[in-house]
Amino acid sequence: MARARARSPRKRPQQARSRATWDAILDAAARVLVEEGYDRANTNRIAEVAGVGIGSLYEYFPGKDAIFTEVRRRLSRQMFAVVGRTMEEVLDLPVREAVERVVEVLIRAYSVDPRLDMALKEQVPTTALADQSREIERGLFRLGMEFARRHRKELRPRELELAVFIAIQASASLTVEATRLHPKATRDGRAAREISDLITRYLVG
Amino acid sequence: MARARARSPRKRPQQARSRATWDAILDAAARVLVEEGYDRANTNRIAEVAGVGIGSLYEYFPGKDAIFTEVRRRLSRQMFAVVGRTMEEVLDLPVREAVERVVEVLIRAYSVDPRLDMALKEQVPTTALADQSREIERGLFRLGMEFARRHRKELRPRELELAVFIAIQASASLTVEATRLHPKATRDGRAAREISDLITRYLVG
Amino acid sequence: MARARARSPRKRPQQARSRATWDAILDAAARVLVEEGYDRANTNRIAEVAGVGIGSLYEYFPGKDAIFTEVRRRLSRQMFAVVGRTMEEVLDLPVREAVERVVEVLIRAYSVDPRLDMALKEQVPTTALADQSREIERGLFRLGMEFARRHRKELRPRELELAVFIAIQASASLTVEATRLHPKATRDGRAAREISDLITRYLVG
Amino acid sequence: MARARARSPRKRPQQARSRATWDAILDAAARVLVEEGYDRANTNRIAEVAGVGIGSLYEYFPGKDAIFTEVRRRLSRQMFAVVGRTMEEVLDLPVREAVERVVEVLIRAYSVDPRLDMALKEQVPTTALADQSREIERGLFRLGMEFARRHRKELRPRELELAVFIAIQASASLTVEATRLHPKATRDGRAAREISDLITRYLVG
DNA sequence: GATGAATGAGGATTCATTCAT
DNA sequence: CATGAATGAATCCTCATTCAT
Repeated sequence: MARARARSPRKRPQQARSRATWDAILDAAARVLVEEGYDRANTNRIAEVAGVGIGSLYEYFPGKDAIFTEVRRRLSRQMFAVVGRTMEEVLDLPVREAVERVVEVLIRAYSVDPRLDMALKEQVPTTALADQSREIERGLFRLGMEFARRHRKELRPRELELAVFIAIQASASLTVEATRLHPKATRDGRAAREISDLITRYLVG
Repeated sequence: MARARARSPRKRPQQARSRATWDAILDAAARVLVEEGYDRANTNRIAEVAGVGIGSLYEYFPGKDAIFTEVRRRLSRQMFAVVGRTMEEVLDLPVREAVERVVEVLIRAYSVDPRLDMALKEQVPTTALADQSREIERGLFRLGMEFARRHRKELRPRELELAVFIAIQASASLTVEATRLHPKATRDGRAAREISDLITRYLVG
Repeated sequence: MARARARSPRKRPQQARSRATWDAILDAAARVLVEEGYDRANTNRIAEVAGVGIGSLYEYFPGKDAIFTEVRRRLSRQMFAVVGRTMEEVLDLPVREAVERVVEVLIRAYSVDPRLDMALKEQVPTTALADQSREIERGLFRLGMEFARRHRKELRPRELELAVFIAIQASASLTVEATRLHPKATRDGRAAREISDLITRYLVG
Repeated sequence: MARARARSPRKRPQQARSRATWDAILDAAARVLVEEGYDRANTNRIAEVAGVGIGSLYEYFPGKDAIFTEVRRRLSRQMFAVVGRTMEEVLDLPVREAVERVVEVLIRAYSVDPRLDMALKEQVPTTALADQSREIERGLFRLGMEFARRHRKELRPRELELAVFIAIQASASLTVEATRLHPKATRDGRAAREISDLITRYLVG
């Protein structure tokens, strides 16, 4: 088994045709992972599903890890794109309202591709992922701290850093688990309401 | 790579001699996983570290998955042993006090072997784990519901089931992440205090 | 895989109890071979089916080959016991009558355990059988030659040795194949009649 | 030991390069079987003798059984190619002449590779061979029946089917055994003469 | 660039056999 | 004598990766 190979792509595609191949490979990797599992997600199978020669796959990616690192990065980016914008718009809203909008958008972000997200978390060893996995949480944390600084006076907890950590972690984790285990409550907004409640009561007392 | 083999042990040991072999294998698997990673945790290496012939390993386990399933089960059992007792003692305490004691004990439970727990979560595909991973959460949820029923009048949220789900998930997830990312705040009790606060404010309003 | 081990039993049992164990092992080997195939007929399985510890199996037989060699020997002996007697009774009968009785008895001999015979021929490598496989044919040939010498004048073929070889081989092979492929014609005597005809017409012209 | 794998090749080669690999594997399997025995004929050894990577072997064949099934098929095809043509040329010849020519050609067919044929019969479990072994006999039987129908009036036996079965089985079996046990009589034509005699006398009375 | 045949290190697994109890 | 836990050599097989075309 290959070990400690590079985890970044060999070259990012510039032209349209390459771009299509590149995407086909990532799409195939995601599909195989979700539908057949990480075990069966070998490079030959990925190339086959992508409709691309195995040689071409290695033209674009130095190895298996790099592919899944990129799959993770792409999904995280999509998810964060949804969230990041809202987080910024929300920086000056009152706490309750801000929390509500953030929780809503977290749920929406998570629903970009929950099965892929879950498969990446559950099946792909984090060691193969070049530290992509915590990226969103880190981004959220930074924005959360900014929010906390601006609203310091309205906030009950004294230790902002710990409080933000707790608020972010709880929101993120509850979003994921609610989507998976309480899909109905998630769809009809009850989950969002409860989560917002949890966070707001904690933050403002 | 092993594929779709059985995930339960071939035979559980009865006599002292086999018991020692059995334990040596599980200990070795845990150690190799934590210290060298799941990739390197092949059956040959595990047997070697266990000081046991590879044949003996297969005497007891049909394959790699079965070993890690058992490692997970053993750790979960140890963790739940710590928590379960407290949960029962706490069923009739006032909410604030109960939550405090539960969060404390969760942190203690989690510290049975955080590195192993993390390695199991991050590196071992859940597909290889025969559904052991969520066992604790399920157990906690059951006890949480019992608590909720007994304290219904003191509790603010209307939908008990959803509320318990949120309280349990938030506690469990925050415990894990606090231990990992804020070890100091975890050791000196600040993390426990904040988490308890989060949950209590949510539950009692 | 063990190679070139002894093919004769370690010791033949004298007392009743050992005798029972010995037989149980051979019976089990035969059963497993017929029902599950040579591949699955490993020593552990044989011991298990025999209801005997694997250690005991090795008390009686030096290895796997020795077991199947003995199974073959036992069956051949049983088959030959049926045939040999008749062959001797027949030495002075007229050719046609002698051939008829021999063919009949060959069919009867073969029906001692056709499935085991077939399994031994088809699945057990002759290399594992210490030359037991051709024993019957050789015994038959010797008796056939004796018959030929006594009836030399009635026989058409000049080269007795070749003729006897042909008569024996044809009878033996046709017996086996008829039993397998034409069971009905074998049971109602048509097969026997045709085979006898073939041989007699060849021998006496 | 391989168990119950597929017995048909993964993919048959199209291009010249693959064709060479494919053939090299089958040739090597045949050689190793004859020279070293089925036991030693493991996939690694076959690949080594073929001068091919073990991976390439598995590119074309799912396992050992499939290889030997193909070896058997190839040899049977070669043998039948020799026989089939003659059988058809002979359909309208007089019985005696036809039988003579068929027996001759059977002996010739069998001499394509007697050692390989024997090794396949004696050492390779038929269970590993996907029913190739009886193919020739079946083909011969069909042609024999056609012959019998055209010559019905000249034939003595009433039950054509049984008679053809006997004639074919006896010829085939005697051919094989004569080649092995009486090589001299086989080479100088005595064996052929005696076998033809046996069959002719039976068929025409 | 694209391809896919070829590779072989690495890892899983079996099973004949031993030997301490 | 009987037992069965333990052993490890032998074998099977996959899959990440290369490279000639």
